[in-house]
Amino acid sequence: MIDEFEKVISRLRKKGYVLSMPRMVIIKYLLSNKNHHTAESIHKAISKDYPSISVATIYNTLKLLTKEGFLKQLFIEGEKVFYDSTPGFHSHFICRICGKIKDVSEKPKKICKINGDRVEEVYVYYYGLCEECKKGRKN
Amino acid sequence: MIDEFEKVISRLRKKGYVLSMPRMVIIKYLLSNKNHHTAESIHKAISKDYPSISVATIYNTLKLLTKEGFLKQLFIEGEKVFYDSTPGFHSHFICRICGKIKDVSEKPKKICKINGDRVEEVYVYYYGLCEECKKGRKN
DNA sequence: GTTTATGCAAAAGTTTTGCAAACTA
DNA sequence: TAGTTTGCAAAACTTTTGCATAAAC
Repeated sequence: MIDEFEKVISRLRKKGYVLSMPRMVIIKYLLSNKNHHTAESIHKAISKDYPSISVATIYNTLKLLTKEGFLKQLFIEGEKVFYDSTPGFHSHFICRICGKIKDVSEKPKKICKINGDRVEEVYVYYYGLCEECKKGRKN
Repeated sequence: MIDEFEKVISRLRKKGYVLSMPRMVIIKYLLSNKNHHTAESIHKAISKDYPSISVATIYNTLKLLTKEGFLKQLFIEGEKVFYDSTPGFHSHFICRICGKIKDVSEKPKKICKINGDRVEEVYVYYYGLCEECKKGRKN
């Protein structure tokens, strides 16, 4: 089984991207934290070990990884952009109280055309009240 | 058939909101332009007839109308927040080339619970290439 | 007359940009 | 060495906020 990190960097190498240190650090971070991140949360986390990393580099690399299909951007109510590093089609549940984002596994919609328009990607967002908040726990 | 404007203002009145002039103007604008607006596009459009309107008022009123269920916010790739004044459940198709947003009529999903979390709203976004862009037209 | 909303301008917050210096291949 | 990328700081944008003034009830 091919290592995921190898897969990513071989793809980037193939495309001619420089395999710089900041990029490697960010990729490793994302691969070992399959979650929903913001540029800020990534910057904060990586800054602990590598204080010299800049926000601009975070944004540049996230854009690159999104373009190459390794990340997906999530656009969510009242929030900044989230980056999803979990591969494969899935939807998201967002709790309106605590803001938590949960993955929802779901069969990919096989729609490819709507009224003549070609559909390439489908995003489904469920908004509501999560179990924990309903029970009155703080989180 | 009850006039839509009447419906909105009677609801606002009932809730104790002041039926101010700027609010009436914004509501009338939204009712006669059932589309996908941004705060900026609304401000720009209304400013033509009422140059004294302020952005703060636009935002306040949009927030109010969203809270009262007359508008829905759309969170879309690389863009500011859009406000949808078309009532009833529907999804959206967004062209990645021209940015156009098209309504997609669809049966409302009747999901009310996922893994213990209570779902209150579902948003579906289809991203792709619209017919017009595929044909190579500029729009 | 009291309460609530408006308009202005400044602030806040996220993301982008420009450019010299540093790094990669 | 040639070509990218980085880091910094400033800029660009959208949205929010605070407060005196004005409008609505």
